[in-house]
Amino acid sequence: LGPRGLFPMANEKPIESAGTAAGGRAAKRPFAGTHQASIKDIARLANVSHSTVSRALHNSPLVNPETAQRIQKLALETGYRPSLAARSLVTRQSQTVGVVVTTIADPFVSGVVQGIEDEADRTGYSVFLANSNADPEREVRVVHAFEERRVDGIIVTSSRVGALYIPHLSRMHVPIVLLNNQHPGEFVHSVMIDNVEASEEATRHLICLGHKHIGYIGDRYGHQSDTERFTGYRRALEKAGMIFEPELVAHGYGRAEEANEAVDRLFDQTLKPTAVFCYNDMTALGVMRRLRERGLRVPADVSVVGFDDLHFSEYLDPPLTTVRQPMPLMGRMAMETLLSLLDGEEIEQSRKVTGELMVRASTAPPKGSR
Amino acid sequence: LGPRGLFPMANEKPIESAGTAAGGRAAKRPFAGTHQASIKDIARLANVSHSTVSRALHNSPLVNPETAQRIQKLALETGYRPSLAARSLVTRQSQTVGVVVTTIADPFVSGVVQGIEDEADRTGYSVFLANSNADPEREVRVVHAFEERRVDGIIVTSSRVGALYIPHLSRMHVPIVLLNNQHPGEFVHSVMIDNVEASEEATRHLICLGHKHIGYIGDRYGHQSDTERFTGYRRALEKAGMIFEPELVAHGYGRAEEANEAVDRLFDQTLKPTAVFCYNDMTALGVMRRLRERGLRVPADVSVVGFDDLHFSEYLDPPLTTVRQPMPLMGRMAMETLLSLLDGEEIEQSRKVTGELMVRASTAPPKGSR
DNA sequence: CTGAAAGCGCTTACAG
DNA sequence: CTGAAAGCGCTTACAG
Repeated sequence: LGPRGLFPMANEKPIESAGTAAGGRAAKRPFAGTHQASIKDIARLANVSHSTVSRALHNSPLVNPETAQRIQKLALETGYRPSLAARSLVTRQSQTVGVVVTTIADPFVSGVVQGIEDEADRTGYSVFLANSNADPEREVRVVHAFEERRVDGIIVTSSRVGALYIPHLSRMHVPIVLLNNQHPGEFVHSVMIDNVEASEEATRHLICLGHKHIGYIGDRYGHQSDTERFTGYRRALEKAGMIFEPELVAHGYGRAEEANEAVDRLFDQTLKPTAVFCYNDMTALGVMRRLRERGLRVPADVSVVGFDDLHFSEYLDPPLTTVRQPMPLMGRMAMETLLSLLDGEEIEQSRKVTGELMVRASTAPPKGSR
Repeated sequence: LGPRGLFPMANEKPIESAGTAAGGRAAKRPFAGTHQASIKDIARLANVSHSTVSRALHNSPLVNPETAQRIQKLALETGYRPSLAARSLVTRQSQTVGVVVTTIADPFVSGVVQGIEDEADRTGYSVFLANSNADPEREVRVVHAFEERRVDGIIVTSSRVGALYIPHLSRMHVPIVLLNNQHPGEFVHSVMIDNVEASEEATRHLICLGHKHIGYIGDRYGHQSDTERFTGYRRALEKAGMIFEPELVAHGYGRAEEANEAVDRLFDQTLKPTAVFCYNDMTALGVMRRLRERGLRVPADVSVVGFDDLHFSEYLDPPLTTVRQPMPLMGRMAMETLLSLLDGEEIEQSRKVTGELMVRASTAPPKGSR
């Protein structure tokens, strides 16, 4: 192990910049000069010790009300802002959480982060956000960065590369909450939507409309939400006494661009579905476009159901029938769970929210059903 | 001023929680016990001073290679992670930036944040994210929180409530970069798209198709991007020698739900547009739906152009002609600008990117034009 | 009610 | 090459 390679991913850059780049930077940094007032400056101005200033600023009863008032006035005038970094060094709490996401540009993810943010704002926490881009190396790097920032807790959404860094996480010193995690069972605390139940309902909706051949277009294999949604789909068929036809299952990988192949496979064969249940709305979006390109009308020829209810889904032509996920609620719940863990409270390991089927115009009875 | 109300917004909660809630919390915090190894622990194990450990971990030439190696091995084994909070106390740099957004659930915003994130990851910075929800009070609160976290710089995207807290910002001790700011001229550094140019091009596209009556559906009045896009629209008309018809202008407030009224106004009057240029894609989405509801076909009866090129726009029926904003690029540029400022480099105050007109099927020549 | 002291985890001149 | 010392900005027993 050379002297260079010791802290492989997370550290190399920070350490380097602290040593060289940042060292040089400090010298000519125009903003470094602007002195931020400290507790000492106020102490000097108020002619008291900095201990007293600290107490006064916390409204401690241990300080003479008049002195306190004088100090607080000074603090206001000088634009004093306490350094939370310094405080957290002694309190050992940073009032900070880390959120790692695959990509913030995913509308599901940003809806969730919105909820986390709201709850954090309400409770006085700040949130670090980091994209992993589903890159395991980068995911490890951001988790390390969070450790070094001494976050009080971590929320990981839609982790798909869990296997690699799960050992890291479990060795960590802070509580972790997984949201919509794709690798089940490894962790104690998670927030998820009840995929099975919601998918069963969505599929049942198609069955009730009279569809006999219902396709499923899923995500990559082996991810929990795909597996669960698929399970719900099969369960609905089973309960309705319909047989499961494996050739009606295809995989679109969760993105609009990747739906073409799935649609082609499903509709090039003899046994064609009259309805498809899609893993998510982005897939449904791609599916609907491909169906149009193939000259099939939705819902006249094919009914389409999505999952998520993204902001644009009700504006599509036709408006998309889909399962609404309460993203902000899920984010808030994840944050609440984290806060409970920080408070040492007992809390259920796995919290589930229920989706809501939004029936819109992309689903209808199959042709010739009346 | 009572002892309670001194630090009105930003501070009340943090201070309170440090005093009471958090104090109680620390006691029963299950995770507080797990000791994170410090430089001292390693020093003890390695039988050297903590100064030496610090040097070894930075690959300082001032330490015996063998000692250094021993120390680094120990650091690895103990899972040591340096505390950046402690380091930043002395280096006076936190390697941290704050990003304030109106709402992360806006796809334009999340695209930008994606770019900021990428650049931050590349350069060893961590990013604090905070939503303002376009609430001035909350915006001030998050800026204060950033100050207390001693961020090295701040990026503010799409600020709409600038007026209120701009005095705060300008008194701050860190550089600020505005992205797509809605209140021009107050600040030194900003990254924006060239709205005028892009809108002119979009409008020219409609003119070239033969449209004589082109509507504009804008955002709220007084916001810079609306003003600029409107300017581009007018400029295109002017250059083409067409007269500007004020009754063809309406406001949709930038969201899909709010487009109905605008569409109704434009199409209930005698002079109806045969094409509309919309402030953004969300507006266009709502406009297209409303047109469908009114029995008008796009583009046969009305051509529609958007702005942004959100991820769903090319999947719409018809695919939307729109101006692509390079969101991640803009985010990266904002971050680069910030880093340059931190390095004390000279940098142009206002950087503009150019949009790209994506011509798709939502635009066509007007009816009866041939 | 107040201040001096110790300490949180680091970095970095200064003196050997 | 190494360690002791000072200090970053705070908090908090401890002693008055």
